[in-house]
Amino acid sequence: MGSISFIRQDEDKSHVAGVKRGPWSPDEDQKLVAYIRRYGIWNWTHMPEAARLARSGKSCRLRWMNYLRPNIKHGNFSKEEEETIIKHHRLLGNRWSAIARFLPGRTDNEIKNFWNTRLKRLMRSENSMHKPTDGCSSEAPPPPSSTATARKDRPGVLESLPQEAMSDSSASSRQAPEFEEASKESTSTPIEGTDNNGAVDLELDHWENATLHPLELEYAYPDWDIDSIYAASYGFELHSPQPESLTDGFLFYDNLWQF
DNA sequence: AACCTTATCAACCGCGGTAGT
DNA sequence: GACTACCGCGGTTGATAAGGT
Repeated sequence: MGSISFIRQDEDKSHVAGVKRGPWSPDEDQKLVAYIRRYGIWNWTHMPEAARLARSGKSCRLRWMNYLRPNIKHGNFSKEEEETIIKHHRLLGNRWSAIARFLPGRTDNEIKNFWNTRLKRLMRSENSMHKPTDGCSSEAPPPPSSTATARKDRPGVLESLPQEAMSDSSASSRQAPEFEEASKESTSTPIEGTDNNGAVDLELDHWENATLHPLELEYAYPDWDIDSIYAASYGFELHSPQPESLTDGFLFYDNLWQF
């Protein structure tokens, strides 16, 4: 691919000489914002060069997504936001980008930091207050997902969760700006369908199409596992019994999978 | 005031998923 | 089907601010 194929495009080029790392200067911010305002997001890899920024595409993307993007909320989390994070973390685990969709203006990174620095500690102290002193485990069980591990190793399970909460659309950013709007409009988001793996394909902005919001079900039926909750919210029936292979080796899912 | 510890958060890193060829 | 390019995600790191001694 032309002159830049010398380095694998996939690789993080931050190790390459001439690529700046570390905190962004106001000047760099301004350059990035000005460029995106003018040309939109078309390709993070090539954008830094076009915008005359000595940064990797990854770095630019991160800066834009977590800081420069319009409508980003900074500052303290409100009580409501805090509760939302806790609620959704119970259901979704460490899937920060999915949780972030329930908190407009907040980034996954910010939520993750907030959780790791404050909420986690808060939950731990609350747990230790309520925990019987049996002296067994000193740690609360990990949240019901270890992100990639969960997704990778529980095929078909997490895929049955609403896909909007699972993935972000990267398509628009792969296209030249002039195609972005058109593609957004043309992307019909099926409420139900299957992907190549046969997993249920649901889109996030169809929460409103669910019969009941998963959180409502979760509160109504605290003993239900996560799949039942999401399936029921869409009126699906779970194909049970669940395959054994799905539970093998994933201790922190075990309690969730008890019927 | 100086030093140490802890908390916070922006940024980096590596990996997996997906689309295109 | 294999390979490449790209994007996005979650875990981790590092700088620094804040608080404590």
